[in-house]
Amino acid sequence: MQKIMIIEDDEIITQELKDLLQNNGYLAITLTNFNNALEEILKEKPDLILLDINIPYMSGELLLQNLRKKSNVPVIMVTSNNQETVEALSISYGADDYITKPYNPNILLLRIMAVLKRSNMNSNKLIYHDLEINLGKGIIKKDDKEIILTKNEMIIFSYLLNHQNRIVTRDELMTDLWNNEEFINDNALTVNISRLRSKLKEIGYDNIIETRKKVGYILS
Amino acid sequence: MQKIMIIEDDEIITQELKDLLQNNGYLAITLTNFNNALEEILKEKPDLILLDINIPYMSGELLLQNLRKKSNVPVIMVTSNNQETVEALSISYGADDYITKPYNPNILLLRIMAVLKRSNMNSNKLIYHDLEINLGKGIIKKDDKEIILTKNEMIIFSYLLNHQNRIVTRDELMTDLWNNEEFINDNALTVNISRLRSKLKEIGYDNIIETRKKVGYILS
DNA sequence: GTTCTTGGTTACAAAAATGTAAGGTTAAAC
DNA sequence: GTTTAACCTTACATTTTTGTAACCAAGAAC
Repeated sequence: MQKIMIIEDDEIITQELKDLLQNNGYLAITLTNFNNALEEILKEKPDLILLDINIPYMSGELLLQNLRKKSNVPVIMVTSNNQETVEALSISYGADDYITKPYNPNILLLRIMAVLKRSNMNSNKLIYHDLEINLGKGIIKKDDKEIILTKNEMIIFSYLLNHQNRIVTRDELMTDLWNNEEFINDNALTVNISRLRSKLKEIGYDNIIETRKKVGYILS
Repeated sequence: MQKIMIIEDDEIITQELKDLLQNNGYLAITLTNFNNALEEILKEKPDLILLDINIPYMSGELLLQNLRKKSNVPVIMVTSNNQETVEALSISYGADDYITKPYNPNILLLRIMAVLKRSNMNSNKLIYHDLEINLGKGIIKKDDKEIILTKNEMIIFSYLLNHQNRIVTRDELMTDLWNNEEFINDNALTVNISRLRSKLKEIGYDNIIETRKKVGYILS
């Protein structure tokens, strides 16, 4: 279930929104002012934020601007209809979409779905058992622990993950790593595997890469 | 249309296989012996290989072993029914699946589909317009040209790609790169963008990252 | 126009990644 | 058991990546 945070000062609208979201399968939490808004967001880690731009004492843009220094959570701006340059303002400071009041509930839901979908699609994350893998950043997360793989380590680990059901030969890994451009010491692969193993050990995956002598490696 | 190479010495079986594949929407090419098999494979770049293990003068295993030093193309081994330790042999040397003769055409087709699907899913490749992006390796290919991005460059480029429809603020990119762990010179981002731009220029993407002064960047 | 802020470029030094070499360990073959 | 080949580990040097600093360019504000 995905968590949506509503940041809105009008109690009636807040309740309306909350009902709408909960009736459609979302977990809705609310915030009626900007006191500690940043802290609340970082603590609650919502999957999406509906942010009213007109809350007194602090502009939505400023909050968004500060938020973007800490988090990339998707944000949909909610604005008054008469507000000018709404698009420019909201999109400029890092909002993912915007909607004007009064809004059509169905359209709002569609926008939310679209933003959430894009956010999930674009996270570039791969899940393998209890590991969350970010290929581009080389980050492997397990629960609260994480390791950072270098490019070579990531290439090896990806290859093993992608051929889990069988033994992977050293030749295959060499090809994947260096494409046989020039001769590279056979041992370079061994060293890279060794480095990968010791990092995986840090997050509790000891012996996950098994050696099959004279044949290759296999993920267990 | 996906190209499948059949490596088989029995002419009747070859023809049968070819018909079967062509009738099911594949482009089938054949090779009846191992003369220059490696060269042919590297030239034709098939999406999958059906390899008969019993061709005279050279064992299928040896070919596969040599092939794996050059290419990671998926291979399905075709073997005689009476052959022992077929699984161990074929899977050991880097085959993705195997099937025994006489085979059921429908099962063979299913196996082919499964291997191709896994191969595509696992390529870890992302397509954007005419760019082929390998996140883990940091390789961006355009036609015959390619550039290799460093981790930071890849992070920035991915982020821009994933938010194509709007302006991305510098704060967002800073968060994505360094997660505000410690203070990092604002200029570090500028420098990384500059490096990314000059690499993209090499493959003909000049000015693809537009600066919106005081606001951020946008992919054009 | 001039000034000033923002972003860009280049060069450089620090840090990280990576291949190599030397010696160690393990397990298969005999 | 002994030998040997295959793989592992550690340390080190080279190369690559990366942040910083100094200076440059462009465009917004006046």
